[in-house]
Amino acid sequence: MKEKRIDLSTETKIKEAARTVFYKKGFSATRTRDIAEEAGINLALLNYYFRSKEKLFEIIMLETFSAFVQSMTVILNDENTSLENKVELIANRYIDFIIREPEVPTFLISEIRNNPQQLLEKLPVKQIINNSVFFKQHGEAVKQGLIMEPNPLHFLLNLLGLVVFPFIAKPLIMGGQDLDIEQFNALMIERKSLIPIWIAAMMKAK
Amino acid sequence: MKEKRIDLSTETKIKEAARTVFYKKGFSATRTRDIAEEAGINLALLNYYFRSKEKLFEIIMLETFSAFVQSMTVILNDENTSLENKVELIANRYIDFIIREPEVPTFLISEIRNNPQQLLEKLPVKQIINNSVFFKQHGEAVKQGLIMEPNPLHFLLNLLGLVVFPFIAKPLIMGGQDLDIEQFNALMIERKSLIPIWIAAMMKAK
DNA sequence: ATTTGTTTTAATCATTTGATTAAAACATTT
DNA sequence: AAATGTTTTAATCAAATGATTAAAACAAAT
Repeated sequence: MKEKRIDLSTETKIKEAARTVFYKKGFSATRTRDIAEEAGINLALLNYYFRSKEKLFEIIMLETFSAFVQSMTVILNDENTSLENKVELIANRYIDFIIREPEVPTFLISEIRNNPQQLLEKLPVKQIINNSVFFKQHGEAVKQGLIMEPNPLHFLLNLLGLVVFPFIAKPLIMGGQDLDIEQFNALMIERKSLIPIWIAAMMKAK
Repeated sequence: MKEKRIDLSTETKIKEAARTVFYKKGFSATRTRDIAEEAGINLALLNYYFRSKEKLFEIIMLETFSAFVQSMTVILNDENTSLENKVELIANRYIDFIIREPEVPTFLISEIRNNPQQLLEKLPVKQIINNSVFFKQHGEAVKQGLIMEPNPLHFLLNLLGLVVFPFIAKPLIMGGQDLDIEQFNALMIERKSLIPIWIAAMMKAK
C-alpha cells in the first residue's frame, strides 16, 4: 500500500513517475505517454521540463547507478572497518536496499548493456575500486595467508553474486517455488547473516 | 570471426537473425526491420513465416530458456553423480555455455520480468527441481551433518550466483578494470575450478 | 508448355510514438 | 488592473513501426 505523496512539484512528479515506469519496463518499452499518465500530467509537460525522453532517462539512470555505486565505495573505503565488517555491511545494506527497490538490479543490468561506456565515463568506478581500502586490506590478508585466492576481483564478484543474484532470479524463484513476496523477502533477510559466514569460509578454502 | 553459414533456409535465416538481434537488444528495442536486415530478407517474409514479431520472439524465448533449464535438470537428476560432481558439472557447463553465448543471461533476465507466469506454465520448473535427485542428495548430506544450511534453495542460488553473476556484471568489470574479452573469459575459466572449492567450503561453514 | 502452388518483392496502410505549437490558464510584478 | 512571465493544455506533426496486399518470380506437377 504505497502512499502517493500528492504535494510534489510537477517536475518531481514527472521524474518519480519516470523512475517507476523505467524501472518496471526499461527504456525501450516505456512510452512517454505511460510516464505522463503515471504522473498525472499532460504529455507536453514532459518535454517542457526534460526536453526529451532520452534526457529524462539519463537522469534516472545516472541517479540510480550512482546511488548503487556510491554506497559501495563508501563502505569499501572505510579505514575503520575490517574486511569482515565490510562484507557484513555490504550484505546488510544491499539486501535491505533491494528489498525496498526490487526492480533496480534488473533495471541496471538491462540498461547498462546499451551504453556501458558512457556510464563508466561519468562514474569513474575504476579508480574508486582499485585504490580502495578494501583492496589494500585484501592484499594484506592474502599476504598473511588468511585468504587463499589472491585476486580481489573474485572476492567482490562472489560477494555481489551472493547478494544480488537471488533478486535477479526472483521471478523464477517465486513462480517456481510458489513463494509469495513475504516468503521471498524472508529468505533474503536470512541471507544477510549467512553470506558473511559463507564468504569467510570460501576465502579460507583452498 | 563468426562464420555466417550461407545455406540456411529462409525460415531458419530469419529465426537465427531474430535470435541475434533479440539477444542483443531485447524485445522492445528490436525492430522487425532490424531482423529482416540481419537476415538479408524482405521484411514481409518475417510475417509470412512467423505471423508476427511477438510469435517469433516467443519461439526464441522458449528455445533459449528451455536450453538453459534443460541442461540444469539433466545434471540435477543424474543418479550416478554425487553432489560434488553436480557442482563441478554445472560450473563447467554453464561457464562454457555462457562464454559461447554471452548475451543469453542478460537477455533472459531482462525479458523474463515481463511475463514470468507464461514461461513457467510452459516449463514446469517447479516439479523438475523439487523432485530432483539433487534435492534428495542435499537432504541426505544435511542429515549427515555434511551441509550446515538445510535449505537447498540457498545452495542452488549460491551456485548459480557464483556462476552467472560475473557474466551479468561483465560490462562493468571489463570497463571498470580495463580488461579485454580474452582476459575476462580467462577469469571466468579460472572460476570453473574455483567455484566447486568455494561451494564445498561454504556448505560446511556454520 | 501450361497449370498450380509456393516464395519473394515493392508498395502501402494504419497505428503508435516522441515531439512541437499555439493558445489558454495561472502567477507575479509594476 | 495592466503587463509580463511562467506553467499547462489540446491539437497536431512527422517519423517510425508492425503488418498487409497485390503482383512478380520461382518451382513443381501435369
